[in-house]
Amino acid sequence: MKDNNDMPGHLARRFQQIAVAVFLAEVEESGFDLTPVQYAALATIKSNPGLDQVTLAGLIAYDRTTITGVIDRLVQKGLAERRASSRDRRARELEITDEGRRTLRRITPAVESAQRIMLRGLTAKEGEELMRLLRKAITAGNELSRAPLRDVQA
Amino acid sequence: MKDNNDMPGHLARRFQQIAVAVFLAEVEESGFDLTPVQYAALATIKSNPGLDQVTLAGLIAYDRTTITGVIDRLVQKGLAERRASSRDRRARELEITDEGRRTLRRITPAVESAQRIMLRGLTAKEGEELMRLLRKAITAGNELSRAPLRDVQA
DNA sequence: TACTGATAGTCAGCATACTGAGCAATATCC
DNA sequence: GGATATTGCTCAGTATGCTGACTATCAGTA
Repeated sequence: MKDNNDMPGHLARRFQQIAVAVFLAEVEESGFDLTPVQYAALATIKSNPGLDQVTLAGLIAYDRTTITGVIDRLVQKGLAERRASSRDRRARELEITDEGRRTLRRITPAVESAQRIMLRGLTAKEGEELMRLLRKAITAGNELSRAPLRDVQA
Repeated sequence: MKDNNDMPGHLARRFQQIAVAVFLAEVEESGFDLTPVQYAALATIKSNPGLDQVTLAGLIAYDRTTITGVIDRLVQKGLAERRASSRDRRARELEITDEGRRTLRRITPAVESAQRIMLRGLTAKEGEELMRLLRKAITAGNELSRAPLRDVQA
């Protein structure tokens, strides 16, 4: 019987569990109420104004059915807007609001602090190595989840 | 603006996403219907017969409110039993059923295969190093989530 | 023994994530 | 041009995970 600590799946779940807790704690301490997923979506909308939901999903590897609810909540908080696209009437164009921009700017220190805290047991070199290995494993496994990462197609 | 790929939090979420997808695919292919969480709970019940839910939660770092539903589903599938404890009438003693034991035995190859697949982009040495670094980061961050890992107290 | 605090479990509510189905609109092919 | 396939989005249903609150019980103490 293998120990949990020899199972990459268990370690993945545990590390992610801690990462989310740290993120939420840091963000809340800085006076905001934004989940990791909402943050990633908002930052990506800001960098790619007017993108549609499927493209957004591909850029951050979410399932498209998950995106719907995430955008709902960003819109409800006044951080993003969802408009019908003029080119394709099926699609919705996403835009960040001024309030969203302000929130992103003011929340950044907390987000960066969270990334440091979740690696606090590792040396700088080990942290880099962990990220390198995760990137490598993720690249190899990209197509195995329903929501693979997708580049923007020009 | 940092790239997602430089954020350990994003990498953690993505790796975990792939890990779960691989686990479910392997298990389903072998003819079973068990989630990673249910598997971990069942395996831990088998190794610690008669343990209560809080102890189980501590051993695999779940929140105690999550455990309730997980056990519900294991019981409903006939893989585990929940009995009132004789020593403490608040507590429930958990036992694995014969059917649960059979399932665990027959599902093990799929589980092990899944662990290999989620590391398939890495060399054996890199896989070991990834697990070492994850264990180290997790140990340092253990107390930061609501559901820290807890040893059995004698 | 009565009071106080801690503990085991559950529940309601919310936010990811996924499967599978469906609708509307666009693309493609004959 | 019209049938067919594909695509963008949404929805219903299920399963983690969490917060916070509540009940029942237990443990320690005045």
